[in-house]
Amino acid sequence: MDADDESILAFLRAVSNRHRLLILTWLLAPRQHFPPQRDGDLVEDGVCVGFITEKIGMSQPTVTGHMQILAEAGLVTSRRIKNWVFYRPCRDVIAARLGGLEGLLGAAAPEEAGPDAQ
Amino acid sequence: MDADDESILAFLRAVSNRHRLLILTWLLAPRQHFPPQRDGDLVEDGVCVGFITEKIGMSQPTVTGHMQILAEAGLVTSRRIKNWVFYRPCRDVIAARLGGLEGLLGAAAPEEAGPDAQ
DNA sequence: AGGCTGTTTAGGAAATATGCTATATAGGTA
DNA sequence: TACCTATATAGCATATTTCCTAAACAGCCT
Repeated sequence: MDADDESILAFLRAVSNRHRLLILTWLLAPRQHFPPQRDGDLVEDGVCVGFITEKIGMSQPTVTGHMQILAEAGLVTSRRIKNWVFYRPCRDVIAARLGGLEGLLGAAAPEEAGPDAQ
Repeated sequence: MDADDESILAFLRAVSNRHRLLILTWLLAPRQHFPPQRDGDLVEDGVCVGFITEKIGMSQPTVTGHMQILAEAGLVTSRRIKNWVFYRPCRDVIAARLGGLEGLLGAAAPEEAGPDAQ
């Protein structure tokens, strides 16, 4: 379990919650799930907390909490514009974590398996 | 969130625990992590609970509990030989869940994104 | 300043997860 | 049968997660 594995675990903990996984899929295809925004582009800037809150039907503080967990795992970043906060997915980090997970669990033959698997 | 997504969530919950993720990586490359067994082949039959218990340093009932969670997610199967129970990874299921997760989070362009993302 | 909107922080209740010890069960052996 | 080994189940204590309401903070507008 090295630092790499730690970030994979943080990723897994972040997306192992139904609501957070759902939100993350929404953020990855924002135009399919949210109407246009006035002061921030859905793709360029991300989706504002209010939209996510309304769509998922939970209280706003709860949504903020979920977004912070996603952010701490590095899967999203936030940007404030006026008094909205927009959350945007970090596609490169997500891809890296998926790749890391595949490296751990990838269907290698039982004989070989990853280099130095501890 | 269809049935497919449910199984992905079960997968994520199962592997989002440090010990279960570690055990699963061990089972995927058993010859690298365990000595030969008398009454069951490490690859063909799986690894017995006792070996896992000793290597991970937790109580045997705790390990049994973790193995049941992995089994309920479909990631391992168990087989009894004499009075040992051997756990073997289900490589096809693991690969399917990884593929499903990539389908949800795959780095598709923000415009397109998966077919019928809900 | 004062008020309004949008978001975060604080605090706490309820549910779930984690790991233990003690005990039960399964199966082999003397 | 009695006993021994290996695993599973029961029951419980603690820790973590999840979600809420209330209150604080940030930024715009009149």
